[in-house]
Amino acid sequence: MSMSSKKEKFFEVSLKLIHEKGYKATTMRDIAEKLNFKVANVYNYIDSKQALLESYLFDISNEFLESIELIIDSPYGQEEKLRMIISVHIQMLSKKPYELSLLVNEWRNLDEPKRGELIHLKKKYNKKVRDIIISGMDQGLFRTMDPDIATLTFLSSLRWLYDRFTDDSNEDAKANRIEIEKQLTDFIFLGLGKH
Amino acid sequence: MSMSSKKEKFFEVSLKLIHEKGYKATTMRDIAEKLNFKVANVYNYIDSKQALLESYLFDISNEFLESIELIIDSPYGQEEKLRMIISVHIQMLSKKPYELSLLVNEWRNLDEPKRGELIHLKKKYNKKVRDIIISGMDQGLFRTMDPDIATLTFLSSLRWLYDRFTDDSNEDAKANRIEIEKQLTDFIFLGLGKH
DNA sequence: TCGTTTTATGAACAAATGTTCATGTAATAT
DNA sequence: ATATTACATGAACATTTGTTCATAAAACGA
Repeated sequence: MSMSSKKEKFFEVSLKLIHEKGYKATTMRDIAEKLNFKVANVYNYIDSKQALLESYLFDISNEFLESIELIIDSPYGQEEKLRMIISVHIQMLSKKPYELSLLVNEWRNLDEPKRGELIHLKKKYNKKVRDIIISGMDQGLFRTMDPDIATLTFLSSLRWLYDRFTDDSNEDAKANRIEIEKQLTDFIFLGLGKH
Repeated sequence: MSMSSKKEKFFEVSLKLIHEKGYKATTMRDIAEKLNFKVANVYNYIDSKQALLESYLFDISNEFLESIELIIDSPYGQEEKLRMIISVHIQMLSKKPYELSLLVNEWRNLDEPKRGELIHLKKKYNKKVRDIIISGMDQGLFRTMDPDIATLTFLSSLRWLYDRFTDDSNEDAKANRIEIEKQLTDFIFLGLGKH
């Protein structure tokens, strides 16, 4: 317990630092200082700076992939599946906002070959969303439009949210989760227009 | 002409490098190497690395602000204004995709006080978009919903596009500008759903 | 042609950074 | 109480990086 909570603290503090300063701008000395010990000790917690970034990014990526596979294998319709994807995003954002932020902003800082691997995971995820959208269009559930644009706009419209959940001053975000989810879902399915 | 084209080349190469490697990861030596000269010579083109980033970010930010002010002062309705904002974004993306990419990804690397100034400009822009949306809701032109979520989702849905326009392999993006604009506009006003 | 501006270089710098290592202390388990 | 594991430190390192400076070609306008 004491051991695990020290390691947990380490990963938590590092994560927030990287989120707020960026990976390259965060030094091992920054991390040590925030934890009130000296640089050398950082290496009792993690092998290297690169390994630290990797662990955050691949953990969260795999979580996303696992959850979308569950959704795909579910018996629901395509619209319901998209709604579930939105829902999962919001849940993730409320549970792991900083990891999400890194996934959006810091994947470029991975060295090869890990960078390539992560890009592969991202594409895999996108493709799964795309399949659902195409399927929904074919079944006449969604408006017919360019599926790539639909997919990327759909995903992009979820991408500002980590701002809300990483902002400590915005404590109501987690409370408003349900409301945010509803608003976002309506935006995506109904659009801004009145009809 | 020869002089200006050398300076232009310098800014163009630096911009692309920073876009592709990130600001922190791009060294003055990287830039020099790409231009086939040595580091010291970089300082005949720009005062500092920080000044380089500043020039890109503030130029493009001010362009955005100027254009939205023109739109706001125009005699068109709120829906038409939003359409014009989308249109301006696409135009910018096709003309200055790399600058846009920096504005999205690298503003965090500005030192204070420039960082604060840029955040201020961003907020100013967001607020103007928000005003249009609120106004449109009040006039019954748009669906009634949380204006902050509407604004941020609206802007976020435009934010993936620089991928398309910075990707050299995707040469048709510039050709398809009109089509992309239509698809995006429909997504934003009509949503994914069929009605 | 001469003077000025533009473009370029080599050398050097101080500071910052990721990492290693030998060693020490605190905590825990047996 | 002792052996083992977890946590911590100081010192040192090789590189990398932004920047400066004195100086030299090259290009150009007069």
